[in-house]
Amino acid sequence: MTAEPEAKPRRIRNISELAKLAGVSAGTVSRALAGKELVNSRTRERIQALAREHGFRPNQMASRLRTGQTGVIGVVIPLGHEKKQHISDPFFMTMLGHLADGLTEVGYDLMLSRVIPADGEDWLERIVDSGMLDGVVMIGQSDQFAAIERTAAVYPPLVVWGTARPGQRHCVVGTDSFVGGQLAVRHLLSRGRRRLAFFGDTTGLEIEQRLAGARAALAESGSGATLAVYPTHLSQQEMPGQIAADLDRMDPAIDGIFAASDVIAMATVRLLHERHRKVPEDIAIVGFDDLPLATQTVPQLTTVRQDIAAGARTLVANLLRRLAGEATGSTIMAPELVIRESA
Amino acid sequence: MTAEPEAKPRRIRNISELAKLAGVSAGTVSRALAGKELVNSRTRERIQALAREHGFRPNQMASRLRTGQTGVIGVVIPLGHEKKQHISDPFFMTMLGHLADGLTEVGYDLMLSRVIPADGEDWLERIVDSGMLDGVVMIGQSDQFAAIERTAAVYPPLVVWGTARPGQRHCVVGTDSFVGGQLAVRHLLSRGRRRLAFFGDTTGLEIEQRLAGARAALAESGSGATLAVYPTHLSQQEMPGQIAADLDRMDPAIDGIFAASDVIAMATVRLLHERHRKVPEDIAIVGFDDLPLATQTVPQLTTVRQDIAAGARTLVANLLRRLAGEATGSTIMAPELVIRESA
DNA sequence: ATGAAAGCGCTAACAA
DNA sequence: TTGTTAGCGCTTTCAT
Repeated sequence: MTAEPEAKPRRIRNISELAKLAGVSAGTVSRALAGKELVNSRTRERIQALAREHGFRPNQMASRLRTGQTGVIGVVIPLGHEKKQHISDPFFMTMLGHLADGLTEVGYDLMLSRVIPADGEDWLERIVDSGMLDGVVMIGQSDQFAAIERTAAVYPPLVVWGTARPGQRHCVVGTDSFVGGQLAVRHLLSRGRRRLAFFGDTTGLEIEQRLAGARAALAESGSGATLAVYPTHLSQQEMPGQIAADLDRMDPAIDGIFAASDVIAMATVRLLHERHRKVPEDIAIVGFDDLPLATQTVPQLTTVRQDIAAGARTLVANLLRRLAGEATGSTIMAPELVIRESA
Repeated sequence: MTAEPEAKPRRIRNISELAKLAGVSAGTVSRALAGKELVNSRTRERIQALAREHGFRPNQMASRLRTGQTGVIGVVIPLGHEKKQHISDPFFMTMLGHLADGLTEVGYDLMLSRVIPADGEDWLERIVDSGMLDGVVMIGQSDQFAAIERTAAVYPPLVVWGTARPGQRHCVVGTDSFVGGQLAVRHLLSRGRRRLAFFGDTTGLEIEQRLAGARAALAESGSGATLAVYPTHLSQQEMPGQIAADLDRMDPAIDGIFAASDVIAMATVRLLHERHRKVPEDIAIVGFDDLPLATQTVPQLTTVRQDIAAGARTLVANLLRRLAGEATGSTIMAPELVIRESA
């Protein structure tokens, strides 16, 4: 083995080695590489050229320790009540994608934490003062409301996707789940459906409120319609089997389903198809979220839209303001019924 | 406003403050908090209790700078030839989920980089020697083969999901795309289809090889079947419109489609349904990937399966070995045809 | 079993 | 415009 063709003098390990090579002090190199104006433009370019030539880049860890700014935002997905729920849940991922877009645009890196809070009481505290993060955005509250409140009280740069409770302190952005639930059920009723079912696990706050809205719509209608509730696992493995079982044992008179998410709705549509029950003719289905996949199913999903992109933008905007020391309130967005083919 | 009920003495900012409080030296606190044996078990517990009581946790940034270990793995998704492709592409996300599972299990954090290589020539170098990462896994090669090779030559802890080229140096794990393409087309032919179309953008290596396999299967069959090629955008926004256009202008005699991904296949199935063309009766469709959603469509997708979970496990395993200084070869997994309903 | 001291690589006040 | 110096908060010899 011979040496590499482009055998460079030898690897530069840090700023002072480069400084020695350039015949200046470490401070000057630091300033030059940071593109500061205080350094002679000739020297600056010479140093930058030297750095490029040697493939040298300053160690971020050191720089960040020194400046106290990490440039990293933690994105945490709490899997509190659903251990099996995979991080690849389409909703999480859609949100994560938008957050990545927004955060990288303003120069932050993302650190991903997939957390199972059962691991310990202080999971959020541990993340928050690891010293590695400038701020944190949580996707979902799961059943960790108390833990979030506790941390938010002492850690301002924390924003959460989810639902607001009266008197809460942490900055949340989300969709009005209660209204969303109302929208869904009102639509089902307007389609003449009277024997309804709700598919969703109400352990989490959001879905609990979707159900509450559904019930309210039912009550206000005075139609005498009924609503049977079936908790549905969020895990991609368990879900289809469980829905199948629910479908098989449930009252055959059921003619409308409000699914707590598009993922549930989609699986339900397919399972119904397998059972030769037509959607929406035999059973109408309304989903929730309006994920991209809602338009890709056959039939396309009628669903309650959450504007995930706007939500991500608001989360990022709020986080930035909090990073800058401002206060921010919560934002609850209005859901919107999108009528397609399934109901 | 009065003080908090549990007004703690006052916040401990670092190890030496805690040391002072405990009446020991910083070194001892460091050892105690790290759970080292060298420190008297009584002192250790006392210090740990004190830390807990004050909610103190050592600064990771400092610790990592000092030890030279960052404990974070960069996961990068290069969006080379498809600027509009969103990070929320289901394949990426499924892979990312599995990587997150595997990496967090062995104690690493994930740092997410969504990269558009056009941003600069040295994008990978910049990531790799930011000093923030112990290693890097790339999901996909995009059109960045050269950049990857260049970096891999000097940075061992790099593993890549993708495809192998003869003589390549970087550690890749992936599925044999060529064989996958063969499988798909052979199946279509065995179903009596003779006028085939390929939907996929061949700018990336993997899809190019899927097409090559498809062509090889065609040639070996001697059936006189034909294959029309339609490049398909990977972006979630562009894709449906483009497929629709392709569907409308393509030879009506086409009776079989090999879609380069399940996402493409799924969109195609729906668009065909809209056009009252039955799948598989009128047109058979074979997808690629076997994403979870492949089983959720109507009809369920016949597809070429890549074992994404196994791939993620192998990526992680290889990365760990490389982190430990070992060498690793590449792994090309055999694809498997999964016959469901669409073909 | 513990303390003292020397840095990890960088940045920023302060001087010159 | 540049150099010097003092840390950021932690870990880890080395000495005791």
